[in-house]
Parts: sequence; C-alpha cells; structure tokens
Amino acid sequence: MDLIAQKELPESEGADDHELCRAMGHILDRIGDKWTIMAVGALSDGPMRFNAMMRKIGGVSHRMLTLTLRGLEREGLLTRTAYPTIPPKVEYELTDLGRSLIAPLTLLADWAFENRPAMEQARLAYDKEHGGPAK
Amino acid sequence: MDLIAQKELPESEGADDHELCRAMGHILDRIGDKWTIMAVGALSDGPMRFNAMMRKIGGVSHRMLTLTLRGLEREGLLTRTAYPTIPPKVEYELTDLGRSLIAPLTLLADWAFENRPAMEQARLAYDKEHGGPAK
DNA sequence: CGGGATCCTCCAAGATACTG
DNA sequence: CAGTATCTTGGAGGATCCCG
Repeated sequence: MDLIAQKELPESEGADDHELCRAMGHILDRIGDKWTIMAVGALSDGPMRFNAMMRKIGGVSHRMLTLTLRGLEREGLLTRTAYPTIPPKVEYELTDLGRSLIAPLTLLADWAFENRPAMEQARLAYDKEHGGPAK
Repeated sequence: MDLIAQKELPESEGADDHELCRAMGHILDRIGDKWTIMAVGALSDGPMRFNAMMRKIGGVSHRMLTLTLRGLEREGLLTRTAYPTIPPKVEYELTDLGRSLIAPLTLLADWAFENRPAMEQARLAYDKEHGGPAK
C-alpha cells in the first residue's frame, strides 16, 4: 500500500509492492485485532497475571485470552513467566518490542477517542439518508 | 484500556472505563481490519475508481471491497461519487476525517515495517524452542 | 463498470469440562 | 490459578450470476 510507498527499495521497481502490501496485511492482522490491542493496553503499565488481565479486559473468554497471549509471545511482543507454586502463578510482561508498540497504538487510540463523535454523527446521517442502518 | 486512561473524565471515577474500553474496541474493529486499512492506504494519494482499487489492493474480492467501502462511507471516512455515464464510473475519495487517519496509520505501518524482521526472528526462535509452529 | 443477491463453506471463537 | 481439549455454531467471506 502507499502508506509505505516511500520505503520501496530504489532498485526494486515497485514490483514488490504486492509483497510489502501482503506483509503489512499480515502484521496488521496480528497487531490490529481487538484482543491483541486490548492485551497490549492492559500490559502497558506493568506485568500482570492471567486472571487479572481477564478481569481488566472484560468480555474476553478464557480461551481467547490464552490464544492471544500465545500469539503475542510467539511474535516476541511479550514474555510469559510461570512460577511453579501452588496455586500456579503466571505473569505476562511486554518485551521492549512490545513496549515499542505502545506509542503508535496510543496515537491510534487518541485518534479514535477524538473522532468518535464525528463518526457517530456521520453514521446517523448516513442511516437517515439511506434506509435503515445497514440494509 | 490504559492507553486512554489519561483521558478519563476527572469526575467519572473510572467506572466508565469499561465504556471507553468497549468503544475503543468497536472503533478498532472498524478501522483496524485489514481491508479498511488497505482501502485507506489505496486512497491516500487521491481519488480512485472501484476497479482500480481492486487491482491496487489485490487479493480482495469484489464483494468484500464493496462492503468495506460502504462501511467507510457510512462512518464518514470517504465519499462515493457515481457518474451516471455508460459504462458507470464511481469514484471514492477520502474525507477530511478519513485523511486524518492517514497519519496515525502511517506510524503503525512504519512500526510494522521496522519491526518485521524482529518479529519473524522471534517467531522462528519460538517455533524452534517449542515443537512446530503452533501446536 | 459497478453493485446487489444468493449460495455455500469453513473457521474463529464461545461454552464447557477436565488436569496439574 | 492457568492451561488444554472437545464440541458446536454464527457469521465472515469467497464464488457466481444477474441487473442497470
């Protein structure tokens, strides 16, 4: 996509545009999904235990949180530390890589916060003009 | 989530945290999905026709592009202009609101671009340490 | 050319229950 | 408390065909 057009290697004639596009798509599929963002947000001010995250995020199933965290661990965005006590205690913490995501994500969150009214109003206008919410 | 914690209204005791969380989730569900980002990216340097977008994005089905564009129009991120010629010609263009999304999205894209190697390496390490890619 | 409708598939994700 | 396994289903999304 063009958002990264300026990053094309000079010698590659843009033929790899698709490559970059698809790579972006892949990464955005990962970091762009709801629970990932929630999880990174939850961990943004320090390590946290599994159930604490579940409560903090709210509305996420046990299973989905587990899968999301596995994925993030795999991508190197967070670390998982299990203390073999009874009962078990597992702490999750962002890595440097994960923390570096906070800044761009915060900007996006800011955008969302600031433009929520505009979007809602636009939606109302659209729904009024056309028949009903969707169709 | 905490990414927007600093934006809590002073008088609301954080009870609306869930509200904000869910609102964020909703918006991120919209603007965070793959095709939306692709579409905004495609339109980031000027208006474009439907089929041109399809070619530029690549890998998107006719139907999904239509639905995505409808959604974006509804949220006020772009405008749709149909010229009743034969054959028909329809142009899509970002609104000011839509254009204001480019900046934060570019930052995210930059992050993705810069950290792609790190993520791939982390994934390889993870897969080597544990058995196989997923399980 | 662009959009809608229809059909069909398939997988993401919730619920539940068991283990260490 | 944390994780895994199994089952089930809703709906996202592709393919296809027809219309203006």
